Amino acid sequence: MSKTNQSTEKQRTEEQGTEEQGTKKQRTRGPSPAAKKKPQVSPSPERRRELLGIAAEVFAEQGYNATTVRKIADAAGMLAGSLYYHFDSKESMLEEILRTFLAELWDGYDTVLQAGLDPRETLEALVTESFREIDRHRAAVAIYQKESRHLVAQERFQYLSDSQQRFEKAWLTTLERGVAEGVFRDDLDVRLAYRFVRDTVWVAASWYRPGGGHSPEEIARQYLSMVLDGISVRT
Amino acid sequence: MSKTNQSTEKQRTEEQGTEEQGTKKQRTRGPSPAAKKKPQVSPSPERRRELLGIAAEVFAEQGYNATTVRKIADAAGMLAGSLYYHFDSKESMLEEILRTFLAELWDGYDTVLQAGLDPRETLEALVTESFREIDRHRAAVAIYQKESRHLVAQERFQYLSDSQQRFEKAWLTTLERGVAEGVFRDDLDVRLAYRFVRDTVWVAASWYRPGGGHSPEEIARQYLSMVLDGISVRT
Amino acid sequence: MSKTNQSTEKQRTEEQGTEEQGTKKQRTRGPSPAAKKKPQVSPSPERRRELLGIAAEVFAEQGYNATTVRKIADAAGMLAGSLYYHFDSKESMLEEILRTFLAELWDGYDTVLQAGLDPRETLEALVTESFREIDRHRAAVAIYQKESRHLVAQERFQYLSDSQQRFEKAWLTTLERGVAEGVFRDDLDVRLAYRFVRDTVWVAASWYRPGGGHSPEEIARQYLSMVLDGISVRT
Amino acid sequence: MSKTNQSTEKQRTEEQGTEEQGTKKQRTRGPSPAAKKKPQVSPSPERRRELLGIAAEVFAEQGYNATTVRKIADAAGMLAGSLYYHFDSKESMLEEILRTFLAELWDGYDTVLQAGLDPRETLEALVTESFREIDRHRAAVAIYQKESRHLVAQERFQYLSDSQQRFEKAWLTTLERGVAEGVFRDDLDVRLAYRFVRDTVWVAASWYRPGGGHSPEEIARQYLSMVLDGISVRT
DNA sequence: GATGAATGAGGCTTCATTCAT
DNA sequence: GATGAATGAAGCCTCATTCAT
Repeated sequence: MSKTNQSTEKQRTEEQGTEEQGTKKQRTRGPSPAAKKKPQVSPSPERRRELLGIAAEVFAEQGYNATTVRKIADAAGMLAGSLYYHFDSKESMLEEILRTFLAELWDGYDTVLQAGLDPRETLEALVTESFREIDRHRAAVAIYQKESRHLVAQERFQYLSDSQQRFEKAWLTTLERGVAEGVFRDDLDVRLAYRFVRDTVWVAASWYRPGGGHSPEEIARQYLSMVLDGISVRT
Repeated sequence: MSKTNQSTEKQRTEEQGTEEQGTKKQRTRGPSPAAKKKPQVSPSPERRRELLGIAAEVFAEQGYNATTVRKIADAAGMLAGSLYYHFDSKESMLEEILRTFLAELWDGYDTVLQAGLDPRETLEALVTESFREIDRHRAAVAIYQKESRHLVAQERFQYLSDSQQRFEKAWLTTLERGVAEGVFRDDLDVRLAYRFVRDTVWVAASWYRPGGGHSPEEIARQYLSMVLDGISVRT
Repeated sequence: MSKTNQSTEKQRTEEQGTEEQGTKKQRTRGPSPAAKKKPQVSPSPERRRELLGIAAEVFAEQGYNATTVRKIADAAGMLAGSLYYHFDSKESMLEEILRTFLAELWDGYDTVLQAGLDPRETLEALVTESFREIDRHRAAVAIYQKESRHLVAQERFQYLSDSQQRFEKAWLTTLERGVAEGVFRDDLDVRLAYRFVRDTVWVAASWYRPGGGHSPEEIARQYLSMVLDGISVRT
Repeated sequence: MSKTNQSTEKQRTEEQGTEEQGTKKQRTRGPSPAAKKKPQVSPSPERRRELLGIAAEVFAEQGYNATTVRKIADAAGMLAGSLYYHFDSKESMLEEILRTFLAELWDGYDTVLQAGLDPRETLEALVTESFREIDRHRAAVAIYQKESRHLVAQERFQYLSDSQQRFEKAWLTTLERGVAEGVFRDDLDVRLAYRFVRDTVWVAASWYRPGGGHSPEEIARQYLSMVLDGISVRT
């Protein structure tokens, strides 16, 4: 009995943690400091990226809401539950897809914006860069177009509004500079022109298919030609 | 058209409120061919139209999938089940909203197309008419933009593809005629130009709010100016 | 048409909510001010009570975690999903069961505590009242015993700790008064005695079956006899 | 033993983190009679005991159902799957924890019961022994208290009812002998007195923390004093 | 015309368990 | 002895829809 005594003596001090709880879910609350259970970043980043690519395709094709995790899993050749080894939730997949996309997008934009170009060059470079991003991240762009409006209200997708604001500022500044320097027409409603250019470019993601005859640069050139000079014959 | 105009006039102001977003599936069921027991058109057509207006706002705001029948019923001040006195299903509401919208849209377009205008006038008239439709049927347009891609696959929404084809034909013809007649640039990729104009106009439904400073005609004028002459200063 | 107009006029003010969101769940957060979707108090309170009674039995029998909503629904003769017409969640059933129980418990206790009894009478009355509550709310008491420790950490169950504190204070005060007035032994560790009495009484819920030979008052009398005078023969 | 000792020394600091609580089902499966492929007793019995100690703490803290295999593995610094090298199943861990505990408990009890003590001495010795077991096997006792009711229904946990019966018999016999010999009051409902003593003692496991001011012997002395002589002043 | 209550199917998520490496 | 990845079953919950009143 003394023997037993000793061995149990030990466990006594094994800290078990404190009186936390939660009779149920708790996710959807942003990255709570501790108490994580799921990977989030741990498992093989390659598989993760691969799965996100698949998920992005399905989201883009069917819309986020209409996409069931089962459809994603099917597309990935696994069972629905297995996705949860890699991701916290369907929503966190969406989040990561969009965040990754925006990060890369801003890489490109920042390079352009810091290049010291004049307004017209800047506009051309931004449009071209946008079509390149559509080419590279078609699915993410399509998702962004369809879902961002709904998502911005969630804390978790805060970065969407942040990005939108930076985006707007970059474009407005460019357009205003162009007007001031006399390269863009001064009878334009700049905000309207901003929306015009912005939407016109990004909506292209809804019909663009990579490898479909036009390179992104070609499309950009044609769009720029229309946006800058119009479709009517110069008289 | 004036009559139509009045009745839609009303819905314009029905505030819908939130920008919510659910996360639910889509029960894409076969078109359940025959054997209906519920009205379909019987009860008061006014109430019907009223309810469809409400539904359209909610669909537009939240997306079709994310809109629960309950939300529509809430907005209409009734219980979810009660809607089924008026409509066969959630989907049939959607169907009727879009069908009604497209019918009115084509009323306008056909008038324009049969007016014997030259290509540039036709383009101007179509764009103006489009902005008027956005003004009148903002919700339906937004729904159309978001959902039509998914819906075309269903027999029940056959008329969507029909409309799309007529639409494309009308525009392409107009653009081609314009090129042939030397009023539009002949270095255009006509299909690309078609998409450019189409997207440029309809995407406006995503930000346009009736009564927001610009009349549809004003917006049309500005857009036409950009589309036809570009945003850069003529040199 | 004016009629139609009016009727829509009304709905306009039926608040549709604000910029809420949530691509998914959000419950489990205590009664968020607005944005409720589910009844919570609306539907027939009788059915509600009935279902809660059934749920309480199952929770008590199997433990909260081991109880599936399907089991509750089975016991109630309905389908699992149907429970959600009446309740927000499984957890909210638990919450309501315990809250209702504690409310009634404190009704009884407060009556006793405000009756101006001396310490011994108070102790006797509290114990008797406790056995009456066990008789009346056996299931709730059993649930309370098993689950409260886990639950206290959740905001939603805040009232459990509140109750525990009041409970402890009432008992400690009574015991201390008794010691001070010379009716309880002064060689007692009062906190230990408190736990002794408290647990001893409430654990009885684990074996007590109403209508099983002993009335709550009889059991109370016997327990009091043991607690007050011990089981050994007075010498 | 010194080796075992060291190795457990380590885990002591492996923080377990939160005290979370899930809401998951119990897969009460038939006892899966034969056809085992996994060890059962093969690998290092020390590691086994170590892991069982950790598991017991988690079970005790969170409840068996609410404890996921992952939580145990986390506490042990390994992955969930790895536990299956050591144990057949989560349930078999539980089973072994309880079986081990009961074996040791009966070691102690049998020593007392065979010591030829008189009823009062027997009662005192049993109570004291019980508090010692609580001290030594706090986690197992807590698990036993919470889970045994559900488990007795399973063949695999047959030994629980066996133990309960022996336990009841030992106590009833002791009490009856005491009454017969005039050391215990003869106006007691013996079964009620049995439950009283039993509950009174074991419930202490719910609040007792080793090393918390009172030694098990002290607590036993106080409890015995209350149980035997009551808390009221002898008049 | 509407309500209240329910159904049933399906969705997201969890988790014990397995197994190749 | 352990890891990483997956499986499959089950759990909670939602929602379009039905129907008696």
